[in-house]
Amino acid sequence: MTVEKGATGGRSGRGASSRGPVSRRELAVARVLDPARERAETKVKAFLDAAHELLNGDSGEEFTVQEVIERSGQSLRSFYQHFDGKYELLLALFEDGVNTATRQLREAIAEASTPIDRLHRFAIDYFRLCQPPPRTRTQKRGFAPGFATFAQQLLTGHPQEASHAFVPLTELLTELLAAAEADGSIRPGLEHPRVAGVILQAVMFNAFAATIGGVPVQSNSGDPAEELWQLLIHGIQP
Amino acid sequence: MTVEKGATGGRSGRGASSRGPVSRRELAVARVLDPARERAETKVKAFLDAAHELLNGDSGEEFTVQEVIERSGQSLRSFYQHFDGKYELLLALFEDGVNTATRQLREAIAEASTPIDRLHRFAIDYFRLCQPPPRTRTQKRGFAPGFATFAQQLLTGHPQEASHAFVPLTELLTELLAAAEADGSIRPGLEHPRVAGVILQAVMFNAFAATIGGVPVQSNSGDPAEELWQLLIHGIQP
DNA sequence: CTGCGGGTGAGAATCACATTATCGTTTTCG
DNA sequence: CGAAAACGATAATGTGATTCTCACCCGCAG
Repeated sequence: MTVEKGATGGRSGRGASSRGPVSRRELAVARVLDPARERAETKVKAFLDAAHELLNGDSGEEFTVQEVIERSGQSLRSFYQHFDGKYELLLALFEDGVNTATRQLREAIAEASTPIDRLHRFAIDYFRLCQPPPRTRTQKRGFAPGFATFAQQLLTGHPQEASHAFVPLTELLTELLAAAEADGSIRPGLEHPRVAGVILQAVMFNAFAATIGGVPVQSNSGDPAEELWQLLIHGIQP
Repeated sequence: MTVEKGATGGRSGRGASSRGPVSRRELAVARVLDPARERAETKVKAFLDAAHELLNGDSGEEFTVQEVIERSGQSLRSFYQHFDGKYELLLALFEDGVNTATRQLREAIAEASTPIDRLHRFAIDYFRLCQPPPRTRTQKRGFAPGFATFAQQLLTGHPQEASHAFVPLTELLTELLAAAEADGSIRPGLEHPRVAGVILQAVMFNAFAATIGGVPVQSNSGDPAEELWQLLIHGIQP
């Protein structure tokens, strides 16, 4: 029962024991626990991978538990052994997505030199990540289309879990905002965490969905991400 | 089959025949059609009312088709006679909500005198409308909690229908933006429809959901609506 | 009057999914 | 080794939405 929650992501490397147990007693415990953990993580990974493939797979939309177990070669029994239900699977998937995205964004912003440039880079790349992959192979594993719905459900229905899942992203963005403020390139006195939330939300849903204001032939100036960014920094005033 | 789509709202008065048929033939047709139409609209209204009550009713969340027909005193058969399915019902409900909201917002902004004030008023009041009613009676019929999810599904899954449903709101806001631009109180050269979409989206989801960036004790400066508005006009730059 | 067709109510039937339960079998661990 | 846990396969249950069946009622053309 406790396994599922703890195993929601196998991300931080496989070496759960790598951070050195302190006593022989703990070592012994670890020796017996680790194989079990490893097995569990393998299975969990199988499920997550299968689900992930299904999400940006053919239909590009939702998936059933059946499909997941078929594609993963595991059994239904096993699935419910590891996850409290479909919801938990989605949550785990989502966490993974957020973590991956955060990592990629950290890389991306490393290329920029000034705080404001890093903010800019963050916004633009985050927008891209949130956009449904343009129908090519080897997609970079951003959020998939199905995630939009889930993210929304999470935000409206479980604010607790939602903000928790977003922590990596908000932390990163909050850092960037703080740096920019210290640098004098953004207005002081903003509540960075809150502003970070607003920005993330705005960018994400703008990328996910076609904007509410119709879907013209995107004829104009072009890059929607850039436009949104301009709006975010300058506001609508002159 | 065509009835449902056309009857999604009984708003524009009941007098469908008031615009005078031209020939006796048409009159005859109307004589037989009108009662039918009237009956249909009555029924549709019954369903919509029931659904609406359920939405901000006790549980405040989702509802089943069963519940709708029980509360409306109609039959399941009849339900599917008038609506293509639950989805259509939700859509109709949503359209109604948008229309009502638009009407209320028009009233609200009438109290402001300058274009920029009207924009401000719009943003603030729209935010309020989108917020789940604070547990009091006589709520003003904004969007209910369940709408958040639906709005999102609509936006991500059916951009077409979504932007159509939002038309009244985007039109209003676009007008306001244009007026403000003409007035010189906002930056020129913005694509108003698109900006309107962004604003609506940002405000709506910020009001609907707790913001991504945690839910602190909202201790700070206070009014979240006002804060968001400040962010929208000034951006994050100094 | 009379029977016919469309709209209707009541409810059973069907479908799609998620979630649980059952039952041998295998693996693991003390 | 023997009990406990995990597993696979598969059937069962439960909840909703959607569809189907049957009988009825009502206006009207013959």
